Amino acid sequence: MTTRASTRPRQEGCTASPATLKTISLRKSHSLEKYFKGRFHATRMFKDIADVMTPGFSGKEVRIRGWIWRTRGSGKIVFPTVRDPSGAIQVTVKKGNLPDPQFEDALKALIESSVEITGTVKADERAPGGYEILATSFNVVGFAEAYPIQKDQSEEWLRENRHLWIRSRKMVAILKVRHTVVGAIHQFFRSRGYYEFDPPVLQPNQCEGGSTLFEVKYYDMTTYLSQTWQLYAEAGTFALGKIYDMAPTFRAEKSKTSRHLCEFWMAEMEAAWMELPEVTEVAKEEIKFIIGEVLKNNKADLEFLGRDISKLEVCLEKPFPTISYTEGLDILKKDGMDVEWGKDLRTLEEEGIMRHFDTPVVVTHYPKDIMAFYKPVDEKATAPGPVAKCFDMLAPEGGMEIVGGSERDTSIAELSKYLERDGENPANYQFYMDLRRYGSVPHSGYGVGVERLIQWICGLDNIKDAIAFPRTSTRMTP
RNA sequence: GCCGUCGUAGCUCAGCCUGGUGGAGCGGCUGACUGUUAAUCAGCAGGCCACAGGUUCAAAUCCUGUCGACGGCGCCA
Repeated sequence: MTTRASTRPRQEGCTASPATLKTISLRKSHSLEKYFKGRFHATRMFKDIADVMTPGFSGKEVRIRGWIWRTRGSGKIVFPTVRDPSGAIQVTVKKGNLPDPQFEDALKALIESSVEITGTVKADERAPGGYEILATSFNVVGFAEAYPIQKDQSEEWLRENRHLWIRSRKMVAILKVRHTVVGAIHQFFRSRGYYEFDPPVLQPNQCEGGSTLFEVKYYDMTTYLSQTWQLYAEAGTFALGKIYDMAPTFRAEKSKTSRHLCEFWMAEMEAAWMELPEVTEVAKEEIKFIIGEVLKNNKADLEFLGRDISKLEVCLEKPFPTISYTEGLDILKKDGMDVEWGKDLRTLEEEGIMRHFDTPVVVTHYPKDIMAFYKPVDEKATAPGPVAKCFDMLAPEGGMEIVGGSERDTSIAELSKYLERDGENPANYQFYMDLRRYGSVPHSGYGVGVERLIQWICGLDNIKDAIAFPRTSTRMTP
């Protein structure tokens, strides 16, 4: 910044010569060095709260910092409970153990005030959590105003105040699980030789007929926010072979359900030379791997969320079954739910099928007529009508669709035919057709709804809690 | 897009059916209290009863419309 200022001193209203400016900037950098050094050591002096709540720290003096989570007190003693990202501990502030102004501050500090505390760790049965810190210093860094989130909270109010609600133990637990899920997806694909391949977010065409897209003003033209990476992934897979990505996805449908977002993260893969049977196995392995990582790293978080962990553990032990759409209808028929062959499975029916399973299930070979244009007909399949080489993965406990994928049609004639069926102009898919002209091979891919997966793993009622700042048809704030 | 539920204090709600000067708990503020666990006790402040019309001597309350939030279905990950 100093360099830039010195090149245009007049504009900055500065009359000093360039030489003077140089001297000033040197002096500044000396004090900066001191400043940086000081802060660096300060950071190392503070302990994580979870770490000091162990027998080894009893009787020792520590420094912690965080936010007041709950507080209560009387005239001469205050009990703020302080949280940091690792945990929460009760602090006991007694008048006389620290300077009076600090005691007054401790008494005055409202919930979510930020604090730095020095004191002795003590195991004490009277303290929630079994440990407390007897404060000898209580420094309020930022006094909080009356916190809007109290014990009585409506869903609407919590969403209105999402920027504050993410500090809650519930949201922190979910966000930690999310961190594991996202990391596991990268780890899964990278360790198996997949390349990360990033598609454009602004895309000129829609890909799955019927879905509503968000329009974006692009200079004096119109473009759309991506609702899938697929068309671009198919191009990428003929360059890199096996690819994956995790990216924001946008759907403008006005869905009002507990499992839809307008902006969500989709983890997708695409692989050349891969056909339907193999791609379904990759999807099963991926979901299994993610569950395993969450169970390894987030048991405490799942327990806090009240999740029945045995329902996840069983998914590691047992193979995920694969059934066809037609077999799915047979299962429903035995339960007295008659679905006409050719109709898509609705939420109710998916739920009905999944009542018979305690692991995720892959459902393949849906009727071609109700499937997207790029899902090829399986000539070898035996079914009452033409079926596509496609699959969904349904989660147990409700039958939510967590994965959707397919083999990709390589025939220009077939693709054109079904684009026209959907009222699309094949001419708008020039580059997609090109991929079929220059050495096409069988290839397949699928997408995982990251928030849906998190919703199921955490056992959340609503998908809006699986992401920090949910975007729906009726909410785009905060 | 269709169907349903709900809008009253900063928050959570009662009051509405059967019209007659707007309530409680929590939180905030003031005071008391040296071991609290959602601390307790006393007091104070805080309201365009979503908005707009209508009926009526009189509307938070009855009627009509609008807006907003939430959920179910459809669509999908």
